Amino acid sequence: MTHHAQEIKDGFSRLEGKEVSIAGRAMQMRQMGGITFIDIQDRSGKIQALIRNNDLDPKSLLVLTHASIGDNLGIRGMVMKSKRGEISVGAKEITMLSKTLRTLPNKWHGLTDTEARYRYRHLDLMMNQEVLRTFETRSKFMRHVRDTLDSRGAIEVETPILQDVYGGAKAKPFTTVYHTLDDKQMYLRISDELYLKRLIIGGAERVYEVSKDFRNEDADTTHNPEFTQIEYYEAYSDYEAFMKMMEEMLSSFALKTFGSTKVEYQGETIDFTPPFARMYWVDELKKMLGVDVSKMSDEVAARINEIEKLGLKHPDPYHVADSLFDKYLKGKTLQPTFVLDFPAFMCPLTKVKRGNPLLAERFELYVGRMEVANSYSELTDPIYQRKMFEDQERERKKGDEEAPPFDEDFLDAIEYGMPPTAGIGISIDRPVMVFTNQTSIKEVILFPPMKSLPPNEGTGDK
RNA sequence: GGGCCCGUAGCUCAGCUCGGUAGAGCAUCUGGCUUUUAACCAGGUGGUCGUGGGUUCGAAUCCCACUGGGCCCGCCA
Repeated sequence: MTHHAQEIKDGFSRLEGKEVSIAGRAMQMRQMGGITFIDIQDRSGKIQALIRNNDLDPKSLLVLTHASIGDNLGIRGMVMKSKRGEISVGAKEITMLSKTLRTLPNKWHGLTDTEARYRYRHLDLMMNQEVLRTFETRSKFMRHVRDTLDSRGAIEVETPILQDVYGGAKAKPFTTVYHTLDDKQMYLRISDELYLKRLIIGGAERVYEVSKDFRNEDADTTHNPEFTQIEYYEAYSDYEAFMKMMEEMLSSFALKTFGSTKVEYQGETIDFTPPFARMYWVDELKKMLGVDVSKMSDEVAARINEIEKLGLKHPDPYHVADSLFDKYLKGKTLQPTFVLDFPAFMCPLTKVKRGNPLLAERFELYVGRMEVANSYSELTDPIYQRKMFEDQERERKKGDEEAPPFDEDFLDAIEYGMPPTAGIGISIDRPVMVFTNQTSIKEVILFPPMKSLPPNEGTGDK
């Protein structure tokens, strides 16, 4: 194979009359006796092969008579135009590269059934090439985030996915059993935070990990139980530095990939031109509702749950504050927005704000009304950290099954002294949704989880 | 967990209201056609109608349960 379809189309003036060989899947075939037109699709797109029986050697002729839509074919021939002006490869030789045993979906309507598209992603990719483009963009975005972090001198590391104590976020974990370790109960990580911080304590200074994390909760259009984020920790830095980093990272990606810092998303324009908006949400809520969520008692929180009809199972200050944000402010975050300065009690791993100990130095970046990054100046004080773990443990005993467990090993590590550090978790799935104009996270995950089908219900084409 | 919608040929769909032998287009196979663009013309093959139960002389169609999917809500960094 010497050329992709798109290269031949783009370089036609240069390639006309030259011999090329292409390879790909036959997507359409128009046979008119002594001449056949086959649309060959490779990963770049489609190009027409123009095949005159008279031009073929006997072996190629045999291949042609047995060819059908769905076969992988190799075509060698001259770049030319058909009478109707379509750029084509005038075949001299045809090779059967692989024969399909099944029939492809309808050439006109394609494969549109959402379930079938996710279950049989190979068919989806064949029939809907824009899906391939979506995942190319995903790949570019991950590459871009890595490049950004590499350019800051960070090293990429890998930490355990199977953990015996999980932490770093609030979520229900998946559990599993390690048989050769006395059937010990293990957890799939919900975040890599506590391991990466150990590396900072050890002196690594700048580390990141591309991390699949697992949270045992329902899927919806913005949540998948298995999702990807990149966590990055930088010593001698703070959350202000990371706001600048995110502005630069996202705007340069949009510019590089789409030629503009403005991106169309679902009929609206999202503008990544720095600086991004800043929303001091505790202040906003105070102005709007007269409530200071940074100092709510349990009683006040419970009363607000009633008055605001939040309907929370655990109407504690954490969940009430979170819910008020969702109800009143989340809708205003279409444009890239730093939502910042959280109540300190919501942030058990975060340093308190300089000048206001009720608040924490933390921001969440929202784009398209979705949280796409979460960052803070890390809590480095082992004594305060121990107290926060104790608080979490109390919440846990009160019935909040998402409150993370006490982690004595981590406390032991941080007691050696941790430099001031900024940390961030950059969601991959959600920004990719924005950059590929998708409204469901399943469109940016190649194999979203599906319930199992009863036996014998494949694409069985008998 | 709650609500609404959906599941018929490999794919895209009609048939269901009002029960009476399972349909179309594409794909596939056979024949014709040497510049087509969803090529065209003629003929053929292809179905546990998501699964199970009920009503009925008779169920793709009516009823119940289950199952899988989508959307919305709840939960969810």
